[in-house]
Amino acid sequence: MARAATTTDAFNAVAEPRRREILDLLARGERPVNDLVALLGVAQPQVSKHLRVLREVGLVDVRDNGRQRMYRLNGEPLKPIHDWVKSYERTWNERFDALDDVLDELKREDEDDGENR
Amino acid sequence: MARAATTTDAFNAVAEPRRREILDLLARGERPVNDLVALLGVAQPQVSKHLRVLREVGLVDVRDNGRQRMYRLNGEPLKPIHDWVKSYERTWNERFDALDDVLDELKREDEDDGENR
DNA sequence: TTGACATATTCCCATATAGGAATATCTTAT
DNA sequence: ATAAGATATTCCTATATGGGAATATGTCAA
Repeated sequence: MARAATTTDAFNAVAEPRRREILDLLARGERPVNDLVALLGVAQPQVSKHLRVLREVGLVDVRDNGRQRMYRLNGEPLKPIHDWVKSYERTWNERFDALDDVLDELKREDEDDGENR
Repeated sequence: MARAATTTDAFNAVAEPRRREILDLLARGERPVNDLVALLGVAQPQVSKHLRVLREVGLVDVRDNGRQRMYRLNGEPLKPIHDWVKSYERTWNERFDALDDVLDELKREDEDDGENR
């Protein structure tokens, strides 16, 4: 088997930095394709292709406006990424260390409790 | 150009679900390869290959222990993912809507203030 | 030393890019 | 109708998979 398609899920779609940039721009508000082309400095066809991937995973919605197509962010498909990565926050954030210590302490007391019965 | 290598960064490494599973297992503590093989139900060579990718992006560390190699999680490379996706939390979390309303309200009052001077 | 155990690497293959270039499609203005 | 503008699609190519199978490497045990 080959690598999963970029359109498989948000994880794959967002692995491409250019697509993250596009989402970052759209986070500021709805925009037509040419705006993105100008802001990104990327050829128009590539932008359209990236937008297609983002559309297929539901990260952007489109609306027709005359000859322009207005793209709008839809962050919801990012939630699984957020949920997954969130549980790892403690591994790099020292702020959790203190909490971990407390929890370990409680756990130890609990075990002592049990052994004393 | 082709798609970026899976070893380019954590975004790409973690786009593969099996690698996320491996990290999830290692989050419970250090483990030798064969443990992961058994727990994942995946052929050993594939596990070793996934571990190599994870090692190359720094998501796991290895330690030799006799004929086993103990793998340990290192979550730090996930921080950029967390940081990036965190800013989108408000787009799906309604809990932020109330906050947004408050901020809009404050902003409006501020603007009114300015115009009254 | 030899064999068993644990892990890593290599080879093969079907598949999917991402970007560049060219072109097609759709809409509005004249 | 025709041209111009905005966007999407197609074709091409180099590259990188992920899994399966076979094999190599490294280490301990008898």
